Amino acid sequence: MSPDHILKTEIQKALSSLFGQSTDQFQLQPTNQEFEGSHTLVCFPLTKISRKNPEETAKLIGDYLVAGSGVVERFNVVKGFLNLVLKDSVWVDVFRGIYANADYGRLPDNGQEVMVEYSSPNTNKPLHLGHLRNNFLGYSVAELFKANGYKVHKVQIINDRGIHICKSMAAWKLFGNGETPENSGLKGDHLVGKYYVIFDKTYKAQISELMNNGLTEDEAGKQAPIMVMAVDMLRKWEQKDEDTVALWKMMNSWVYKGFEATYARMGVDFEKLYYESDTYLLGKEEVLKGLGKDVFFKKDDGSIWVDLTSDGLDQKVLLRSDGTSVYMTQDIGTAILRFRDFPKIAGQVYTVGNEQEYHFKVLFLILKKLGFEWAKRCFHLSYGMVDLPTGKMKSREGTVVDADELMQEMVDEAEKQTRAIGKIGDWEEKEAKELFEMIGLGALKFFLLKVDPKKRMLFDPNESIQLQGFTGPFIQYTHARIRAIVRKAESMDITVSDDDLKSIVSLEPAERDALNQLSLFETRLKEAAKEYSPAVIANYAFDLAKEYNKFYQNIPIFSEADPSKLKFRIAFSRAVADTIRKAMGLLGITVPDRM
RNA sequence: GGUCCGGUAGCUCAACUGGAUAGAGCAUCAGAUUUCUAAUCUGACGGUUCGGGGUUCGAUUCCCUGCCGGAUCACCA
Repeated sequence: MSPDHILKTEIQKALSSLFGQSTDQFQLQPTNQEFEGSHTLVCFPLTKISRKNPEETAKLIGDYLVAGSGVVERFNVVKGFLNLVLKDSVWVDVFRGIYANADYGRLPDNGQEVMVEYSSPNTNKPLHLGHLRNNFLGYSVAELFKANGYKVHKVQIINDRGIHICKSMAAWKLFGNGETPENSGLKGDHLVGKYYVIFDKTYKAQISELMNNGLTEDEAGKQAPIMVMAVDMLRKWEQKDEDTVALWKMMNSWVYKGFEATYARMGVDFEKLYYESDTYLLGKEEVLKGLGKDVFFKKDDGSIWVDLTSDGLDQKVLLRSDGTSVYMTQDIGTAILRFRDFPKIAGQVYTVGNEQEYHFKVLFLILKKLGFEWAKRCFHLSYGMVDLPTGKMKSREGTVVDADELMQEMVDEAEKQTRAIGKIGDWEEKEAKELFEMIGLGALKFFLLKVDPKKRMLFDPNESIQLQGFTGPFIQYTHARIRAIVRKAESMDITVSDDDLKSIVSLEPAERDALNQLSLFETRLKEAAKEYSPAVIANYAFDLAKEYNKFYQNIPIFSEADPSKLKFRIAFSRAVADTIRKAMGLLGITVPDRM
């Protein structure tokens, strides 16, 4: 039972007893630091039922709670704000509940299922910084839903088909000389990406050459030999030409192997992969069905459209005049297929950048028009672009930061800084490597997740590797220090029972603050899922670590003479460490026992 | 041009959906402490919340208007 919950019940009792009517329309918020108390009741809205001014209303409720509720120690009123000080016994009881509950921070199964899509890369180049935000975000939101009692299905759609991969294929055929990941030592996705870049360079050179020969830019773009080749490959692929399909399969398999390694290091996983090459025909069928039901219309050239002007949007093409499908068509098919594969899911979450907001608005609207009632339970988890201090970062421009390289740099930096501090001199090499990995990736993940997903954010490589402040490593370090305390207690054979905790009658202010923070975990957890925002959890973890550090600074645990207090503080430390570990786990971050 | 986001301390971000004197981290300056892991803690400094109107007990938050930045409006994905 959380303190919030207890107080709300008591306040409702007070209201009906004092004013003859109750309401749940009141705000209970954290008390500002400058005032005494942990919870504040905002009394302005209550003047309607109290028919007194805010101060009097607050005082009446305060007096009632002190006299009758048994949970409020004292109170103060500032303007219309009623600041409540809870009895220490309440905090102790709250803590006993948390300590006894191994599942604290994991809400009971609610019987619902949800699907989360994330990552969904193209197969012509390696993952970059933007993908990192996508993957960490998607993974974390999936974990948040799990902790809120949902069964979660993590999936992605792999855009394995289309002109982009044909470009890499064409360049490899022309300039590859049989290069493979095995004989070059290059990671598969990087190898294919290399040829995508070669394509681009060659293409540009050919265009300018053709333009020098008098062609317009448009003509040159279409006639450039390497582009002609790529388009031809796409056509052949759709006709299932044996050689083309074989080349496509080979190069895709290189990419998949490369992606697997990247995902493994990121610590993300998927239950099921959807491939565009398997699903793109399905969308086409559904569009044709919709044409029969008058949802869509056909133009004279044979192309098929949907008219969304009555919904304030434009017309949108769904099948080209040559009968081939576009991006939207495929997404229609994939969505339908997923609800067929997982009929019990309550909804679907698409983790995709905010440049595609219009696309998803249209997609969900079309699905609704096609009569799928689940369309309203599809949600676009939209996130902002990641900028670099030097300028914008976008895959079309040359300034991409490669995901594999960045992760390695973070781990290298973690190693450099950790070795410089010199606490791991006697560690096994293997253990040390694991630690650098935890810190490097923890820093990266925390930095990308601490910002509201909707917002565009700045990734500053220099700042991100700072191991102080609002960072993952700061929290990891706090955890390691707490674990040291717990280890020491274990070596002293100190055990804690519920009776030990029960005997505590008073708390230090620093304990109360940290305990208050600890008790907020499940509230934050619900908020985070509701808002699809791991940032809520990142902030929570940071606040908890900070509060514990204050406690740690002020209270010398092992010089405590009173054995029950000593035990309480050890139990408390253990609970904080556990909660930090759980909260960070929701962000996909592991925390070390020592560092 | 239409639509949708965003604009908060020098910098990076918060502000529980309308609540108190707008908070953290970094940076800067001053201090504590050398332990239960100092990768810590305590202070100080820092604000016309882009400008201007409106709504009410009360606005960073809601409405109108102007300015700035971004995204999007393809028979690309």
